[in-house]
Amino acid sequence: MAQKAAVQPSEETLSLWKREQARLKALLVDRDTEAWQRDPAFSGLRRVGGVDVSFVKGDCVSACASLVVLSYPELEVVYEESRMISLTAPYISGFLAFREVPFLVDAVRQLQEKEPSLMPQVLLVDGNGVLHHRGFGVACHLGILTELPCIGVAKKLLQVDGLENSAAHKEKIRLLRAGGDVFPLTGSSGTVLGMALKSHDHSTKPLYVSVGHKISLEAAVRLTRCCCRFRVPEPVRQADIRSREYIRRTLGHSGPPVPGQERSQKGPRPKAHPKGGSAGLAGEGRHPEDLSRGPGADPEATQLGCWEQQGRAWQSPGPGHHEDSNCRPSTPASGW
DNA sequence: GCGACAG
DNA sequence: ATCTTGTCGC
Repeated sequence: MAQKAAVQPSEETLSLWKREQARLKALLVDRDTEAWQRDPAFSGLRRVGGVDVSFVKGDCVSACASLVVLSYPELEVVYEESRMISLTAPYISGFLAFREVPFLVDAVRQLQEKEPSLMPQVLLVDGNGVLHHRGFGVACHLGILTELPCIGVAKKLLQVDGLENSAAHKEKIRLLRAGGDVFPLTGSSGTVLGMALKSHDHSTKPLYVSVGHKISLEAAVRLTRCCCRFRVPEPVRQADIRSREYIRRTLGHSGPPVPGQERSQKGPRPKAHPKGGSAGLAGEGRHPEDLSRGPGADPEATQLGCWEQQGRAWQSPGPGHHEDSNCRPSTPASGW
């Protein structure tokens, strides 16, 4: 088995990746392109997609990629596609897309072939958009390759362009009052790269929302907020839940025969905080739906293992598409 | 050597 | 990302 994912890319590869990001970044559209994005109630929006990749514990190549589509505004899952994959690139901060995006593009392509009528009108991506080292995170990358509006939703602040998880930053978080409250993430360059969003009244940690593609930051934040039943927006949360469950059901038994399955108490464990912010509990009744998908066998077990070979667009991102330029979002909440 | 490090 | 148990709260 090609366990390429463990190998660190050479400097040459990283250079190529950077050039690829720069090339695709030129095609990025960071404003609203769809009518529903401008509507206060998102009228016209019916399907919101979410993607995520979950990993197998002791394995650095096996993972499960999921794409879900939820109805809007009901937020009910109307489509799910989960599939085992073999990762070929390692995780490197700033290059997440080269690890996950090829599989997510595959999932979108499969949906297009199987149920084109369920194609989402926007995708929420687990990770950043323009809030990125070179302004081109995984949400931008996926947006460009699929031509779909995308929103980056990260759970931790990526410290770039002067942004840091400093005491001052934590203080701003502390000042967020109710769900929907936000504050801008302004890089030292003066550009607003994204917004920290308190997605739920009782969530302590904010979400870091940024533009992926074909949507304005204002609409991205507003929609993310509208998709939150819990801290993490439903589309991403469902993709996460289902990808993990797929792994558990697929190889949960013959799983990782890794050593050290001994239970031991190592390291400090936080005692229960009397006033902790537990905003992610989900009693959530999951239906024992038939996830009878194909076997775990991967069609192309013959991974050529060449990173450079991935990332090809499956649709030629041609020019065109412009709506209007007079964007006048009627200042929503505090912060802008 | 030290700190950072989306997922 | 993943492991890990209980606990507090609606």
